[in-house]
Amino acid sequence: MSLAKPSLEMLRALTDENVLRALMEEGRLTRAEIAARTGISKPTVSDSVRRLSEAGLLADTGERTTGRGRVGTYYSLAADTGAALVASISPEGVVVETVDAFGTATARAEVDLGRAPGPHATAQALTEAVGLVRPRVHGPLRTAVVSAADPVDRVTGRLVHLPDAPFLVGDLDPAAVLAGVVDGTVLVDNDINWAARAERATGCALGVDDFVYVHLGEGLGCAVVTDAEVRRGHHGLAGEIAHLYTAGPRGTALPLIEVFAELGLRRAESTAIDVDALRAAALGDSETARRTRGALARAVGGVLAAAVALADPRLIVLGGTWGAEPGIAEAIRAHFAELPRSVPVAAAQVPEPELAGARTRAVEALRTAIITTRPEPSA
Amino acid sequence: MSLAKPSLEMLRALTDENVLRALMEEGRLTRAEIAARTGISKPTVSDSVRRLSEAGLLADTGERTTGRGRVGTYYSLAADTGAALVASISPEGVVVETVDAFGTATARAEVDLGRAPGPHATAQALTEAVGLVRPRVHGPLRTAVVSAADPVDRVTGRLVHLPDAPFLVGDLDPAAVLAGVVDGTVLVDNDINWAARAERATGCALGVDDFVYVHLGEGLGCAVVTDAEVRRGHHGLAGEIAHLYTAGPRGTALPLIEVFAELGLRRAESTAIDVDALRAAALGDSETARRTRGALARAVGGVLAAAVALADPRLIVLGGTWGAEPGIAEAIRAHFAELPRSVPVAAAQVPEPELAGARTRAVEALRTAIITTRPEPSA
DNA sequence: GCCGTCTAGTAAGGAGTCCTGACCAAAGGA
DNA sequence: TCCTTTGGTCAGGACTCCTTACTAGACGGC
Repeated sequence: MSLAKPSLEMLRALTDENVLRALMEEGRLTRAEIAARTGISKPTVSDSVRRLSEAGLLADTGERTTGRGRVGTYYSLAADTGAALVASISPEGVVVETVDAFGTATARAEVDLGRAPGPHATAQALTEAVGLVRPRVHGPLRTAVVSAADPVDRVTGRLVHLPDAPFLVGDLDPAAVLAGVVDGTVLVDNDINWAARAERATGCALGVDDFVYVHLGEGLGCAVVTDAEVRRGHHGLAGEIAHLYTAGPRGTALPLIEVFAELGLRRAESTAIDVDALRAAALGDSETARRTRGALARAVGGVLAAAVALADPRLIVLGGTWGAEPGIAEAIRAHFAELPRSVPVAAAQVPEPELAGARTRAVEALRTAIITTRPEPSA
Repeated sequence: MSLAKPSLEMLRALTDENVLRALMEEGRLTRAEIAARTGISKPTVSDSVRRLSEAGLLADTGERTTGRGRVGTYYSLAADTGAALVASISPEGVVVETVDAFGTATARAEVDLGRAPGPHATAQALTEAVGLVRPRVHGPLRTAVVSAADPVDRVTGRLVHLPDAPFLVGDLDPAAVLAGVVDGTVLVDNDINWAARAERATGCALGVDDFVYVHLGEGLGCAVVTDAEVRRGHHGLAGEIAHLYTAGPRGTALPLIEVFAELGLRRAESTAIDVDALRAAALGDSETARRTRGALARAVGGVLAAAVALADPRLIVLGGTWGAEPGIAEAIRAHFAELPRSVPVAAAQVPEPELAGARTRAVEALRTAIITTRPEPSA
C-alpha cells in the first residue's frame, strides 16, 4: 500500500469532489449554499464551480433565489453527465432501468420471457429492454449494474452453474451483452446479494453491519454481510447453501437441496424448488402441513445455525417467495429460537429488492465515474 | 460519510506521514533518500524533516553516508517515540513482548501458570510479565494488542464463555489489567483470529484474501478471512464452531463438540478436548486408529463444507495442536477432497502464530499512533 | 597532490491553493 | 426612500509544493 503523494492538484481535486458531491445530494445549490454545506470558503467554491462549468460538468440551471438579499444563481450537474444502467435478470424476464446521478430513475422497461426462458432468449430480452430505455436518456451510459438470479463468478461476471443447484437463467455473460451500449464497467452480482444490500439500505436490516440474508424461493441462497459489506468470497460463491448439510425430515444429515427432494417439493427434471407445491403442502392447519412446516424449519434452522456459528450476525433476514411467507417464516423463527446462540429473525420488506440494491450501487458507481473524469475544458 | 475538507494543513500532514512511513519501513534514511523513495521533492522533504525533528519525532542518528559525493545525514525515528505491548494469554501462561515502530521486538517475558490456571492467576501473571518488560523499553507504551485463548467480545474486549465450549482462560478483562501501564487503546482478539492473520502475512496463506483457518486443539474454532480481513461478526464470535452440526461417528447429525464426547476424547469435567488421548487414539496404523481418524475427518469435513458454502474461501488452513498433525491433517484433506466444491487444504506453518499476528497489528497500531500525534514543537 | 566528478543539501523564485476581510450588487422590508 | 440582508467578487496574504540553480564536500583518477 503506497501512500498518496501530496500535491496541490490533489487538493484541488478534493475541492471539486466536495462541490460535486454536495450537488449530487442536493440537486441544485447556489455557490453560497455549497460553501455553507461543505465548509469551504466562498471564493474557493466559486473557483471550483467555474472550473467544473468550463469542464462541462456543471451548469447554471437558470433558476434564481428569491427572498431578501442579492439573487443567487442555482447550479446543478449538467444534463449530459450521463446515466447508469440497472438490470435485473431472472428466468421470468428482464427489468431494465436507467438512473441519473441524483438517484432518480429516468426510464424503465420490462421484457417478460413467459414460456421461453433460457440464456439466449434472456440475452435477447436484455438487448431489447436496453434498446427501449436508451433513447430516453441523455448523455452516455457510464456504468451498468446487473442483478442475476444465478451465482455469479466474481472475476468474470459470468453466470455459473453449481452442482446440485438449479441453473435458473443459464449460461450468460451480461457484460458481453451490454458491452456495446455501456461505456464503463459492468458490475454483475447475484440477486440475493443485491437484495441484502437493499434491506441494509432501506429495509428491515437498516444500518445493521452484520447480518445474514437467507433467500428461499425456487433457488436457495444467502448473503453474508459483515462489517457493512456483502462478502462474496474468492469466486463470488459465498452463500451458495444448496449443498450445505443440515437436518433432513427423518433426522438424518442431508444437503439442504436434498431435503426438498425427500419432501417431493422439487420440480420435475430440475433441482429447482416447486414453490406452488411447497405452499400447498406447508400452509394451512392440517397435520401434514404442520409436519411439513416442521421439516422445513428444521432444515432451514440447520443452515441458520451454521451461519450464526461462522458469521455471528446480529440479525437474520428471511426473504424469497416462500421464505418471507408469514406462516413458514414463523415456523422457522419459532424453531430457531429454541436453538442455543439464537439471533433475531426478521422478514424482508423491500419491494423489488434485487433492483433496489443494484440501483443504489449504480448511483454510487455513476457518481464516482463523474467525479473521476476530469476532462480538459470543453469551451 | 462526510468527505474530508481540503486544506493546506492536510497536505502538510500527508507529507509528514509519507516521511514517517518511509523511515518506519527503512529504519534510517537521508533526506535525499526519502525524497527518492516518496517522490516528494528534496526541499519539501527537508522542510518536513525539520518540522518533525523540532516536534521530537525524528532525530539525526549521528551516522553519515560514505562514498562519493557530499556526506548525507541519516535520520531515524527518535528513541522515545514509544513502543507497543503484545500479549498472548492462554491457560498455560502468558507471553508478553514489546515492539518498536520498526517491528523489532525489544523485550520479552514469559510467565507460566503450570498447575494454577484461572482468570485471577492469569491476570496476575500478565501484570508480572508486563512489569518484567516495562523497564526495558524507552518512552511510553502507546498501545497494546492482546491475544486470548477464549472468545472475545468485540465491543468490550472481555473474554466470553459460550455454552458447550470450554472456557480455557476464564473471565478476564485484559484491557482493565493493562489500563495502568498502557497509554492508548488496548485491542483484544481471539488467538485463532491472530493466527489466521499471521498465516496471511507470512505463512501458508500468504497474500490470500479469502480463506478459512480452522483451529483444532483443546478448543475448536475457526477464523474467516474475506476480502483480506478477519471478519469478527457482530459480537466478535464469528468462527465459534463448537456447536455447529456435523456428521457424528454413527452417521447422525451432532454438534461438533459432541463428536468428541461420543469418541471419549474430552477431558473429565470439561468440554475441552483431551489432545493427548486424541493423539493416542487417532495416530498409528491400527484399525481403530484408522476408524478414529475417519470419524474425525468426517466431523471436520462437515465444518469445512459449511465454511465453503458460506464463505467461499480460496484455501483452508488447518492449525492447532492436532489439526496440523500430519497424520490427522492428511485424513481430513483426503476426506474433504471427495466432497463437491472442495478447496485446497494447507497446514499452518507460522510458529507462535497468535503472537506473530498480534505483533504485526501492534506495529501498525503503534505507527498510526505516532503519525496521528502531532504535538507542538518541544524545542 | 590536484582536479574533475558525483551527491546531499540549500537558496531563491514561482505557481498554485486556500483563506480572511472588505466590498459590491440587488432585492425585500420598514 | 433607506436600511437590512444575502450572494458573489476582489484584493491581499499565508502557506505548500515544485523547479532550477547553486554550494559543500568527499572520492577517484591521473
